[in-house]
Amino acid sequence: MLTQSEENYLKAIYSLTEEDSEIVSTNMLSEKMKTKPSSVTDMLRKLADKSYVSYLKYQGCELTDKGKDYALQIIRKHRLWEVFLVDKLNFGWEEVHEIAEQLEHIKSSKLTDELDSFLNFPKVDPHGDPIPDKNGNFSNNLKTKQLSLTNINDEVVITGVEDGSIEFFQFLKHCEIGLGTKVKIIAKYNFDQSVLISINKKEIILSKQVSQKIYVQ
Amino acid sequence: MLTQSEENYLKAIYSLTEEDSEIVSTNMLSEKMKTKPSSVTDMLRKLADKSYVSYLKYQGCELTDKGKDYALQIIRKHRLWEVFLVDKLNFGWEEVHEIAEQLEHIKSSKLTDELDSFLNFPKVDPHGDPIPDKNGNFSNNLKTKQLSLTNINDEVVITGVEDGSIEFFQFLKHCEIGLGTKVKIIAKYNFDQSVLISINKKEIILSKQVSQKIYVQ
DNA sequence: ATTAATTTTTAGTCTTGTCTAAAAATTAAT
DNA sequence: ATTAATTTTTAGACAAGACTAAAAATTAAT
Ligand SMILES: [Mn+2]
Ligand SMILES: [Mn+2]
Ligand SMILES: [Mn+2]
Ligand SMILES: [Mn+2]
Repeated sequence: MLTQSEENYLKAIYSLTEEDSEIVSTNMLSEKMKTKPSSVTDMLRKLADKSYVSYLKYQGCELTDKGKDYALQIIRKHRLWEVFLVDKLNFGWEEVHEIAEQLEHIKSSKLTDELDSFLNFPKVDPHGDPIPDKNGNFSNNLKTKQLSLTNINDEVVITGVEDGSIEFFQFLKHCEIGLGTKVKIIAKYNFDQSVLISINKKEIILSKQVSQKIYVQ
Repeated sequence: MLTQSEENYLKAIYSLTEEDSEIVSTNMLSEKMKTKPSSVTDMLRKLADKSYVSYLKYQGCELTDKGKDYALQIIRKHRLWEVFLVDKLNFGWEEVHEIAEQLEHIKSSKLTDELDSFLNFPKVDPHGDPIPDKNGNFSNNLKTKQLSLTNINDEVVITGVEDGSIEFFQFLKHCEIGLGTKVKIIAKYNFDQSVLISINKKEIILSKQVSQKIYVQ
């Protein structure tokens, strides 16, 4: 059994591997974890000792199979709890991440599996992210195409958003953007890479930063 | 916001106050928390600094109003989660305590209140213990009369059991003892203070230790 | 190929929560 | 009222997880 801190590092390494490169550097981790690089070094040595990561001084780290499995179980719990909060306890999708950060560390595989069953084995969380099953397998990520990469006149459905800051979610709410929302791309402005879209017959301009955090299909 | 450890100390002080005396000694706490007395002293100083307990060297400690409120919120969460696990996730009452010990530390009052509402504002947890409301108020404890204090020919209903070890719960399960179970006292044996009772037409002898941990009305 | 900039690691410190061993205070027993 | 036993506190240490500052290794730039 790992500590919460160790679990958070594993999760961070996993998500950096997905977003970026195969191999994760100390600085990348330090930024993600909001700790200093020296703290990361300490932790990596510890996780390497316990064989959750492979780590060579100055060369960065990588999750072992054991580490990846562990990370996926944390992610599974995180996302299941997010579904629980939204579906059963009337939370908005903007409120759940913070609480799931706490709940993901509860240790009981029976709890996780019963929760999964209670929620009818959901495939995605409230932000469109896939939920790994008991064995760490999950269906293909629907969050592959960013809204920023669509073309004029495309008509798309929103399949996911970046799971993060409250301010961003409040903005989305104001724009009436949610999972399943239909959107048409009206125009793209090259000078700042913003896009003009129409939602529910209203037209809105989204900045590049925003359109990169929204996924469509 | 307090740490998990601080919260556990507050809870321990609260329950010792209920079981035993107004004032809680260092040794009592040390035994309850399974830490050494010297660790307790350290923690008491810290909690006193933050004004959750009043504490005088060598004189023991007592929760302040602030400390009592805080403890009741932890207890509220603990018991609500126990109800959730039993009512919604198919857990047995013997399995939930350990997990609730983790869940009680999740920090979100909205979560607690939504959970309360989702569970239809239960008044007691799976062991018959009362659940404090948002403001820390709870209805009178039904766990007042121990089975060991009943008389021959009494017909009583089980309203609670001590919430603790797994082995004890397994024994209860084997005896078909649960909340609401009707029991008749057939005989009492003074030499070892065991009692002979009938449950569902079966007769069982319960030791003194057991009959003191079962509450009836 | 050196030098400069960046990244990463080491060394040492701090806080939290625990421990052991020894000292001090309190309580119980003669 | 002393002495003895018990309880509680102090003093000092340790592990986890963070930090700062300095050293070492790597990478980039001349
Ligand atoms: Mn999240
Ligand atoms: Mn999510
Ligand atoms: Mn319990
Ligand atoms: Mn209980």
